[in-house]
Amino acid sequence: MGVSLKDIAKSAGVSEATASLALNGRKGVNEKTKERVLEIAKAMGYVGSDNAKSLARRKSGLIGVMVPNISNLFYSNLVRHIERALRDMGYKMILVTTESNINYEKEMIKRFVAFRVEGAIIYPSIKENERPDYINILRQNSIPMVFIGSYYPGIEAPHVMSDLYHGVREAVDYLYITGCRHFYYIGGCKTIISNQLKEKAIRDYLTERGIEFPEDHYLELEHTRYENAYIRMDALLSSGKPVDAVIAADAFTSLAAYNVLRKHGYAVPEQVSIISFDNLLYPDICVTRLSCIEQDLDSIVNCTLQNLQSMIRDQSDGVSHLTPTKLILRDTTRQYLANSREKTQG
Amino acid sequence: MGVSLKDIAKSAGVSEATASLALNGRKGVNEKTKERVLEIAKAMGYVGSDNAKSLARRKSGLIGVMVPNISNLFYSNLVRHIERALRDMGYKMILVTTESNINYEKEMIKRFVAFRVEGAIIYPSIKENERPDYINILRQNSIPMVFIGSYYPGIEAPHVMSDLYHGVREAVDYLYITGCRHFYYIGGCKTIISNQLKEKAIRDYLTERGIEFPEDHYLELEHTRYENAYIRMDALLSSGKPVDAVIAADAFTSLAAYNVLRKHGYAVPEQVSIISFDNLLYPDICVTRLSCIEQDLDSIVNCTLQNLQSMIRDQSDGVSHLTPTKLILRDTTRQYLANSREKTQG
DNA sequence: TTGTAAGCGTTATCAC
DNA sequence: GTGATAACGCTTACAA
Repeated sequence: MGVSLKDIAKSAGVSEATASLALNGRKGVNEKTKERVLEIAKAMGYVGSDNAKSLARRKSGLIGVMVPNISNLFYSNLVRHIERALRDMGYKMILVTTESNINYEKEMIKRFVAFRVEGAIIYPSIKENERPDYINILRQNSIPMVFIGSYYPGIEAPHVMSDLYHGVREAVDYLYITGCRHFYYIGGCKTIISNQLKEKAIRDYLTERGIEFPEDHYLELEHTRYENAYIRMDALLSSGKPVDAVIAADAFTSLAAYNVLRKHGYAVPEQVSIISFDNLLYPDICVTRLSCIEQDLDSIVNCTLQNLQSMIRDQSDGVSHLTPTKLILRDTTRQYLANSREKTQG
Repeated sequence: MGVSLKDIAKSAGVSEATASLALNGRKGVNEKTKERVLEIAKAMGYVGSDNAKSLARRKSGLIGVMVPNISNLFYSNLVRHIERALRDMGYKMILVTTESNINYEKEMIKRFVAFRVEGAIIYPSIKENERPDYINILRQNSIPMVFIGSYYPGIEAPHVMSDLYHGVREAVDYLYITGCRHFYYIGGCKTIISNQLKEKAIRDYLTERGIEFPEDHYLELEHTRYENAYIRMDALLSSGKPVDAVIAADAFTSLAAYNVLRKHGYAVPEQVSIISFDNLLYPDICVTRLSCIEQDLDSIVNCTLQNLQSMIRDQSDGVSHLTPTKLILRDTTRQYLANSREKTQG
C-alpha cells in the first residue's frame, strides 16, 4: 500500500498528531521537528490520503461536474472554464459524462453522493425525463446543485443559462428585417427546455409579424449530428417548400444546412440565411464564416460558481440567472441596410 | 451532512454490521431484515460513502487518467474509449488535464496518489521535461502506471502507443513513390518522444534514398494550433523553397497547410501532397478529404488496460507495445500507379 | 441471523 | 511542543 502518516511519524520519531501538524504547516511545532518530518515525507514520497482527510475533516473539497459528453467542443470548453474557476476557488473537479443516457445520469448522480461532493453542476441532456426525481437524492444528502445550460422542470434548484429566448428573438428579428419570411429551426429534441425556449422565441416573434411557424418547421433531430442534419435538410429541400432562413443548433448542424443548400443550388446568404449557435469552429477552417448566436461562457460559469459557493457556505437557495447572448453577423447572413427596415421593435 | 450507515441501522433497528451486509447483498441476512433495510435506505436516499468504503476495503476502485486537454478531439475520443473500457472492468475513472503545464502535471500526479487510485494512465505532453522523476511518487506509493500515446524516457513504466516510426515510414514511402522529393513535417516540439520517432522515420527513409532531410524541414510548433501552423507554412512558401510533400501532426495543422498552399497557388495534390495524422474530422465537413495516418485507438486502449490490470492484479511489470497504424489515402495525396514505382522496400 | 469491536488514515481536542 | 485519544463512515472477523 501507499505511504501513510504512521510511516512518517514512526520514521521521524514523533506521534502521528505532530507529524500531521507539521505536514499541514500548522504552528505550534518545533522548527527542527517540522523540518525533519517534511524531509522524511518528501523522501518517502508521502502524499496524504484524501479519503482519510475527507472523513476526518467532514468535507471533501470536491465539486461534481456532469456534462453529456466531452467530444463536443461546446462542452469541453465549458468544462475547461469551470475547472479553471474551481481551481481558483480551491476545489477539485470530478468530471463525469452521461452520453445523454438516463441510466448513466442516475449512476453519476449517485457517484456524486458517494464521493460526498460539496456541490454539483449539472448540464441536463436527457430527453425523455418526465420524472427526474432521482436528482433529489442530492437534496436528501444535502448536496447543493445548480443546473447549467438548461434545467429539468420540477427540480428545486437554480439554473444558469443563456437567455435563449431573447437571443433567438434577436436573431429572428435580424433575419426578418433583412427580408427572410420562411423560417426553419434544426436542432435537438423539443422535450428539452432550452429547445422549447428557442422554438417559442421564433414562434412568438413570427406570430407578432403575422407569419406562421408550423410544427414541421422545427426539424427535430434525435441526435444533433452532422449526418442527421444533412439528411433532414436534404429531405426538406427536395420537398420544394420555400426556405429563406435557417437557425441551427450548433456549428456542425449549420455546416450541414450550408452544404445541403449549396448542393441544391441555393446561394447563401443571398437566397437563404443561416444563423448558428455558438462561436466555436475557427472561422478560417470553415469555408464560410458562420453567423452565430454566441453564448457568454465566462459569465455563465462565474454565475454558476458564485451560486454554488453561496449555497455551500450560507446554505442559501441560490438564484437562477439568464445571461445575454450576442448576435455575431458574418458570411451566412445578409447585410442590414438601414433603409430596408420597416419596423424595428416586435 | 449526508445520510450515513448509522442512520439506516438506527432507523431499521439493526446494527451497522447487519445493515452493511444487507446493503451489500451479502448472504447470511434474514430476508425480512434485508428488505426492511433496503427499503429504508432507498427512502432516505442513502448512498454509501466511497471515502469510507475505500478506507475500509483498502482499495478505491479508481483509475486516474491524465491527458493534456479535452478540447482536442483526439484526446476526448481517447478518453471516451478509456472510460467505456474502465466501466466494463468495474473501475471508476478520475479524469484530469494538464494543459501541457508541468506544474499542473505534478499536481495531478499527486492528486492520483491522494485519491489512492489503483492505477494511472498518463498521456505525456511536457516539452521541457529532463527530470520527470516526480512521477516516481506513484511507484513509491506502489501505484502501477502506464504511458499512453508517448512516454518520458527514464521512467520505469510500460508505454502503449502507435508504431509511429513505421507508420510515418509507410507514409513517406507512399509519397516518395508517387514522386515527392521535397518533404516537410509540421508539428509539435522535438523534445517529445513521439515527434522524435516521426522525424527519425522521415530522415531514415529519405537518407536511404539519398535525399536530405535538413533540420529546418521540421517545422516545429510551440503549440500545434491552426494559426501557428498557418504562419509557419506561409513563411516557408514565401521563402520560395521547393515543397512537394507535407506531413502534418493533426487535422488542423493539415488544414492550415492546405489553405496556405492554395493561397500560394499550389495545387493539392497535383503539386503538393499532404498527409495528416488521425482520422477525426468528418470528411464531409472539410473542403478536401485529408489523407491520413490513422491510429488504432481501440487496440491502444485495450492493450493499455490489459497491461494495467495485470500490473494491479499480479504485480507484474507490464510490457510496452506498439500498435500498427493505417495509411488512409484520400484527396490530398496523388494516386499510385503501379508502373510509376521504382522500388518498393526501403 | 445478528451484534461487537477492531481497523482503515486522517484531523482535532485535550491533557501533559 | 508534543502525544494520547476520539471521531469520521464503513467493512469484516469473530462472538453470541
